[in-house]
Amino acid sequence: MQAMNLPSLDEANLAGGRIQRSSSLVEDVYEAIFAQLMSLKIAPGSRITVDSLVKEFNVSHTPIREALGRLEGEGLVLKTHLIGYRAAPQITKRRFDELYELRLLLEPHGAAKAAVLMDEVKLAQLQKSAGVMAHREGKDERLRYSNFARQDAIFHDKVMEFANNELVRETLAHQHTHFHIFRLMFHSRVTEEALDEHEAILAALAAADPAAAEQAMRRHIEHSRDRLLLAFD
Amino acid sequence: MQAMNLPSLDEANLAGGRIQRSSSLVEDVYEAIFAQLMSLKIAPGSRITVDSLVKEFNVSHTPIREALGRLEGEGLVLKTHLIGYRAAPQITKRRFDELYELRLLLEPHGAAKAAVLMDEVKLAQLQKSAGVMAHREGKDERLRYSNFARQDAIFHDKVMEFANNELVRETLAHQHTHFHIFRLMFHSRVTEEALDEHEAILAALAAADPAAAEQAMRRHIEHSRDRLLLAFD
DNA sequence: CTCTATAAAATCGTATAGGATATAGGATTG
DNA sequence: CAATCCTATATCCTATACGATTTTATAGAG
Repeated sequence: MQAMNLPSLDEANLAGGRIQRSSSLVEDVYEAIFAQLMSLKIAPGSRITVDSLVKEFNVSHTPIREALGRLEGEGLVLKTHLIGYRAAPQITKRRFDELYELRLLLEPHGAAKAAVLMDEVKLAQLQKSAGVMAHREGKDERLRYSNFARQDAIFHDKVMEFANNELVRETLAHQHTHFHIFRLMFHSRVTEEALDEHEAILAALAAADPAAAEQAMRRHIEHSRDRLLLAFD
Repeated sequence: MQAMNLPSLDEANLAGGRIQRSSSLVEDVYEAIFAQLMSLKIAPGSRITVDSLVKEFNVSHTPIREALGRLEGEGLVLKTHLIGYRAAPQITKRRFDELYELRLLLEPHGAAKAAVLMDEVKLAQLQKSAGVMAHREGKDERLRYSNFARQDAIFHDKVMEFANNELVRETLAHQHTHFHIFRLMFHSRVTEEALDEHEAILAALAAADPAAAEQAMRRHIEHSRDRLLLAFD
């Protein structure tokens, strides 16, 4: 007898060809808190009490404390003994400058490496990620910016993926979580410039020109910095 | 196996003349596990059961789970649902290469910046950290290497401190924990070369010569890489 | 208004129990 | 003999209750 209606193994346990265990409560709680941080539902610097999360998620203290510990390790929440947890504070001007210095040290170099290693398949992926063809128009300013921020993150991550240094990529991705929160706080206007700059990077990569790619990426990041610098007035 | 050595109140509350909250149990447990990872008492890849830590430290599950969560967030331990925690695996050749690529992107640049900002006071601190005057002689090879590794870490961290980018410094410090474990695993021989290279960096910094400092740091890191590369044979 | 003392609330940690799952080793079957 | 199944134990995961300590809020005195 065949054709039984059980969930196929492929769907249930396979993802990308690998088996994966069903997620634990700790993991779910972690994801939930993370999402609230990234969406500003929990504001930077605001307190996060275990008890309130207990009520909100309807789970016990144990998985929440463990998840908060993990977020602390990642620097997204801070803990003070006998006071409790709170979301990491808003980024400072100094930190902002440091972040861009780091990006300028890593990303242009990554773009150059990616240019050397470029091929048809990768280029197609990048083009898709660049969001060039994405709807630049949009009524809802907020939604529009949110879309742009996501596209931008994906594009930069893709470039670093093709630069073939997973450690550097992870480092930038980690910093990006903080950066993302900062950008949302100031819901800075989407400028068409950023998308144009992405296109310039893309063109250099398509031409497999390392120097041009490095230069385009550097200019893009510098411009990005200058655009966001207005937030500190 | 005995109960953990809790810090006395004086030690816990006073540090550098400042009052700080007495540390929580979670913090103490975190430190204890961290120390065991850094000293290889817990080997890379080996399992870490909560119950065994409960017995060893004589504390309940709660603070241990929270501390392990934090270590997971920092990437020092991994967790698999219903399997448990284990120490992060040994570094791979690929990861090793990536780490040195990252260092070469950040540290020479940092050395150049530090050279520009150098002054008498900082220079004195660096000289102390460089371990130049440190006993190069030593009977116990293992202890000798351990001393060198610590000196090396402090020196590099100091340079980055004076480079005035806390974010980059933290990034490198974070990676250093993994690197430290790797080095200890292969208890690679201390070479006098490394200390000579430190002196070269120091000389360039003393001369406040950015280009020379950058060059000296680059050569030092490249040589360090080549020396450790032997571990992958 | 400021300071202090008391009360309320929150955090931290302990202890414990029960359900779920993994792993190893033995029993069963072919 | 080999492969499969089954069972026992260890471990993980979560929930819950409780006490101790500290913070925070409140109210009263100077």
